[in-house]
Amino acid sequence: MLSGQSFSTVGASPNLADRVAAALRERVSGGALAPETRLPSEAAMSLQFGVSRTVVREAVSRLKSEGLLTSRQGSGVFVQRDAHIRPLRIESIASRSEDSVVHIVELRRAIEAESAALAADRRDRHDVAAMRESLRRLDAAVRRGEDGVTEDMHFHHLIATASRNPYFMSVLEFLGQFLEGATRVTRANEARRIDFANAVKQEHAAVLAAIEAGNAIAARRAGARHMTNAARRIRAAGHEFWRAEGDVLATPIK
Amino acid sequence: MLSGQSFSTVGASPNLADRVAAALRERVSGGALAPETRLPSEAAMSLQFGVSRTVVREAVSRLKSEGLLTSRQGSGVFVQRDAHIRPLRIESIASRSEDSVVHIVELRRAIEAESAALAADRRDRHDVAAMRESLRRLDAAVRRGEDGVTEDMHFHHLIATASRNPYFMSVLEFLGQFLEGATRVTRANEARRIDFANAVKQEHAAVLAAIEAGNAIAARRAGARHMTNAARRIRAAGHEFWRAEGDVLATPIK
DNA sequence: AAACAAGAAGTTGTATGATAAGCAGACATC
DNA sequence: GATGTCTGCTTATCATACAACTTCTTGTTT
Repeated sequence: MLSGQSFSTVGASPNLADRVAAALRERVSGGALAPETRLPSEAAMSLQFGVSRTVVREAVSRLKSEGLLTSRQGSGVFVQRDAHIRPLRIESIASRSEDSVVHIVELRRAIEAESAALAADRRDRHDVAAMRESLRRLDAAVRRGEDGVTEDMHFHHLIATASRNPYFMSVLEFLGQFLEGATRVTRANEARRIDFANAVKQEHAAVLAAIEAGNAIAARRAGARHMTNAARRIRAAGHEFWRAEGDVLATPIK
Repeated sequence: MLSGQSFSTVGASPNLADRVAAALRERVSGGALAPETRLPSEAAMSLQFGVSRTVVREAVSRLKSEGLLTSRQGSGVFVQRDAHIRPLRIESIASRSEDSVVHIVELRRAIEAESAALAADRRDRHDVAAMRESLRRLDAAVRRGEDGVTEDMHFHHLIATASRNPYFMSVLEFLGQFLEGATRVTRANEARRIDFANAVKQEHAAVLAAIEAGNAIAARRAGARHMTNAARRIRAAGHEFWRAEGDVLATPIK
């Protein structure tokens, strides 16, 4: 982390506000400016950076929206207490490529497996009943000829809930944003082929059974296997969107 | 989550830029403005909202930093393709409680285990050499009496790199924000007790050995076990910060 | 008619100056 | 000592102007 003494001489970035924001962000995140500290006045900073006050204000505005700074009219701009926590952001540009989809599935497999394991250890009767009901609805939807994507996601959401770990829910929801379209394609494909639909049904049942039995190890394995097979089915679908040349998931579960 | 219908009647928001930003955000996220669409010019918006162009610019600037908009000089402001993707955000307030720390560790265990498994399958000579070097430095740091937290995190970063899945790196980095202080406490504690230090060293070696051998299953197990034991050591430390009454990680790996 | 170059209009980026609103300490008054 | 006012500084907002860039138009050339 090169602390910059030469901010005024950088000079080769797209726009000034970005550069000033980056400079301030570095000073804040880097610890050069302690929390609760007051920054120099906008006028002083505009002088120091050699830019107009407009630019300084835009930079500060961004850092405010990022939660690093707060400003109080008449008083000044201050560094926030918990300034350094930054949200996780994944560019969806990359998520369209087949490689990225595979990567996301790999990540999801990690989450789903552990989520199922924890659920097996912490579920109560109510959780199990809800899951059973969810699978019943999924089955009914499939019988009606629907893709059942909503019901499918709901089932996995219930598992995350039963894990009693809110972060698993958050992460799964986050990943779901990238997999919404993919899941739709997957399930549409699975619905078309009876053997696929049956396999999915069986895998779901295996996960539920392990969770209900309180067998964390089996639940982890079933959850992971479900994702592995889902990836395999996606590949087998041969949809032009999914041209995955290599092994989708190279590491077997057992 | 009480949804507020009375946003327009609140009227007493802190500043104009916030309100304009909120209005734009709603139109973008709500789908009223499709991706790739061009927004009205800043002048037009300033007229439409009844505020100055400065305020509009600040609002747009925030949404740009949030990834919802992009602006091209001379052309206009556009809605980004992935404007509807919401970032994963974890409130840092909650992360101070012991429960939350345990939850984060559970999440990290899922990631670390799978990351190690993938690394075992995809690593090359260079990866292994880097990991070995990293462990050597960690060992040296411990010998010098340091906590070695930097070296420890570097080792896990290398594993994520070897997994060839950028998302594992991102997620791990994201979680690291919440674990930085925790890791410091952990390692400080581990450094004090020779048996702990040895255990950590042995666990790291096991992970590396499995990755080097290309044994994904063993790597997954070693990675998970390392995290499980880390949690156990944290608990055993008895630090007032870590009063975990129940089982930290209830599900054994094997 | 088609290709190309110059230009005109519109848009964002940046600068400057001015006014309003809020804050904090100095200062005088009671 | 308590209180109210004043003054200077800060952020918030506005207005205007110009620079840099893009895009479309238009006129010219081939």
